[in-house]
Amino acid sequence: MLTPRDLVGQRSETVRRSNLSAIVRELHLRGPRSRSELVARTGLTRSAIRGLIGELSAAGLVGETRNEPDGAPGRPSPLVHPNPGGAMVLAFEVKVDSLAAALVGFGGRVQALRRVDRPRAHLSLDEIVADLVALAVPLLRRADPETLVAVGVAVAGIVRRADGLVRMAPNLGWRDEPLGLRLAEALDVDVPVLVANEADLGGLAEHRRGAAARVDDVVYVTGEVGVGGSITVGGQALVGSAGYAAEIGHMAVNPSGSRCGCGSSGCWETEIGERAILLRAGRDPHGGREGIDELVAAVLAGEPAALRAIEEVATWLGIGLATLVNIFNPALVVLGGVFERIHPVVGRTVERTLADRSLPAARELVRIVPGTLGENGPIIGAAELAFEELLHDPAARIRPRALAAAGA
Amino acid sequence: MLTPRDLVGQRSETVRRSNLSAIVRELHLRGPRSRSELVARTGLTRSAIRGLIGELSAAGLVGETRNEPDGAPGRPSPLVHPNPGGAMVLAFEVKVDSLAAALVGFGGRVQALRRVDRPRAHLSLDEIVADLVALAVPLLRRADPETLVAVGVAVAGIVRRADGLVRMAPNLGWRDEPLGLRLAEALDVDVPVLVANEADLGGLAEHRRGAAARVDDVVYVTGEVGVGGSITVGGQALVGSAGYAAEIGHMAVNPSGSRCGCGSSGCWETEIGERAILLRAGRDPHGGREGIDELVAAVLAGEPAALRAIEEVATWLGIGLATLVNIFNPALVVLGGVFERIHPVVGRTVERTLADRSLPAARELVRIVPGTLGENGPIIGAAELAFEELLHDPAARIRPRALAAAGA
DNA sequence: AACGTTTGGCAAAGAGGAACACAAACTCTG
DNA sequence: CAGAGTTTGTGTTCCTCTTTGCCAAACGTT
Repeated sequence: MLTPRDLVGQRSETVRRSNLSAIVRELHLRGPRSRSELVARTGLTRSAIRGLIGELSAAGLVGETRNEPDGAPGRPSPLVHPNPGGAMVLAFEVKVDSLAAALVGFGGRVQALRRVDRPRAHLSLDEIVADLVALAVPLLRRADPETLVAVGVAVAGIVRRADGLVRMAPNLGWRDEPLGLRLAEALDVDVPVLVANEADLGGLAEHRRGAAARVDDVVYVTGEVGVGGSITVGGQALVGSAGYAAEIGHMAVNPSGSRCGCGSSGCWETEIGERAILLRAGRDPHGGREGIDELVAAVLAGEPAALRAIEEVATWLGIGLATLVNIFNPALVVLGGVFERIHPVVGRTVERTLADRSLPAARELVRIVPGTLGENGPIIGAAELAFEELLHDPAARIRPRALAAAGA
Repeated sequence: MLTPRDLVGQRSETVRRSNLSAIVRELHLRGPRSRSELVARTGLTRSAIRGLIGELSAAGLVGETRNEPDGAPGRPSPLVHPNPGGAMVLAFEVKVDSLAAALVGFGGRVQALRRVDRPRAHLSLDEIVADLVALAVPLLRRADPETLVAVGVAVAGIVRRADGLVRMAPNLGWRDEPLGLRLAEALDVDVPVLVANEADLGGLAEHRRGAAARVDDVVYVTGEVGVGGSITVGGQALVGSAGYAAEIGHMAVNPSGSRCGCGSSGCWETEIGERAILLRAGRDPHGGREGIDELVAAVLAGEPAALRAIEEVATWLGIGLATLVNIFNPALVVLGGVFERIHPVVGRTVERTLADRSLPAARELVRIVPGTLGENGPIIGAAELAFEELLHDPAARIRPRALAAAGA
């Protein structure tokens, strides 16, 4: 069946939508821009930009301020800036040991963020949803319901994007739980609720607001207990035919490696996951974040066993990255989660291993950097996912409002 | 710097181009279509389609024929069919042991194909170019020079797409040879000469005309001596930041494996390349295509050593495919080259290994099939690469011609 | 033969950006 | 400090392309 998205024809209405989308996206992702910069960026004329900005301004999405003269000749172009109150999203994060909610305004400003620890016990979907709603209520009071664009949710599990069904989340003890639908009911809001995997969203966040901003070909590797990632190809996240792509933690890197939870063996995850790292160093595999921090400290202190262990981890990290670099030829590799934290002590070995094991052409321009968003990456990514609803078709959001205003 | 391609604004001219492109692409890839099917496919109105078809028809790109009544009520919609003589491309293939040239018409019809064997010796760029031109001359006599759209070239090596520089082609003994530029000079034609890697083009060909037609997420694995591939993500070939992506032959699958020509060790290529296959079976590693055919025959005859060897190969093939399936979640895996030929004897084991080693969600809907284009895959892909020049912006090709006609 | 259905043909309308002329706001120069 | 040069906002008109609406043509059904 053909859905409207499959229709390849362009109409004049499509043109307007696409141009509004380009401007809104530019402002959201890169911050305030002068009108003339928007002209240069889009290739449209000043007149056209003027009309589009006028529409966005009338809808309250953007404001214009006088731009200070910058020393160049000519009339200064006013600065168009995103209005955080003009559109907002609600973002959630469901982790094994904490829940969080955030209110984020257009332009990416985090208006408020609340995080609560929770026991590492398995809780039912209904209990989690109730906790999330309780977290969100005070945030929602700060926002005009009219401006709410969508709700984004990051969850540590495999998710069917279409309806927010969590197909499998071993650490939460969930299987086929309809998180998206339940949360939509419980919040009682009239906007889409979009659920996605936390690793995917961490990568999206780094691409939008972090270490990979403005880079279009990125491999993002993250992990705590499991190892996951997100791959940006030409500026778009790799999703695959059914949305389950980028499961890089289960690349087969070591045929003689140990058993993996996924049923295979020698997966990357079994070599570089948090437990593997701690085990190699002879530490408690359930040491978690503190265990890793202690290990890094031990490495920096020069403790031999820790050094040996971290070298092994770095080598396996480099081997896996070599595969990914050969496959994707990215411009940037971003290390998140546990790898962000161990980056200072593995960076050099990872780069050397990569140089030894990847093709010269593929690795020529690649850089390896730690993420910059830390713990809040996934929830920021959830907010960005929700903002896609606005960025993809701003007209759909602002036209109805304009009509309502005209009718009143 | 901003090039015109980076300009994100849409104009009415863009709309026309995009709509013409959609129709031309549909006809080229899927063959004749009735006007009403094009209406349904594009979402445009009958009037708009009429105007667009009219323009294409005036340019000689398409023709219309009366459509036979199909039993449904209503006036029959005429069939719009691509006119092979309306636009043509020249395609070349440079292999270690043969050269080929083909003339292909709009719609994908191969008008003529000539292939000549050549010694496995290293020849200079100039010699190869001269041979290619000699092959092409009789073909070019059959085509109106006005209708030539572009020239495509498939070559077994790493290629910089921008200018057709062959950066490295070990089997040809080439390094940084400007194949694209030289061929353009020697042919003395006024159209772009586009050079690409033969594995990339083999994948493109299967995606356009072969086993992967109309599938948008595909992993294509091919190889003779080396192992390469091409990955289609959302209908687009994966190219990476500098164009060197999809070097899947150099995935690290066995860190304790043997040395690879790339400098690393335990690459997929060292486990499943043609030489590895023959070596495992205790045969001459330089046995080439005949060696493989004999091995397959031995397997079918039940010869134990051959059976053992092929099982090992199938297992390693499955291990690498599991990694690719976990990363890309494709709808289809296509085996080309040597893997196309051994598919009958490895298929079952590959599928079992894949089932054991990939994530259930990622492999859920994937099928593994042999390619259908055989030896001619790469040259067909080269033709399709050249046709992109037409498909991307038909207006640029037909408007000048229309203007010239009006001026005369 | 009459009717419903689907489609092509054509003219008029509508939407949206481009082009152009002019005014405004800045820098630079003498 | 005045005037020239430059860049940009404003407003009007024009152009391109698609849509809308009406009619006729070509098919099947009753």
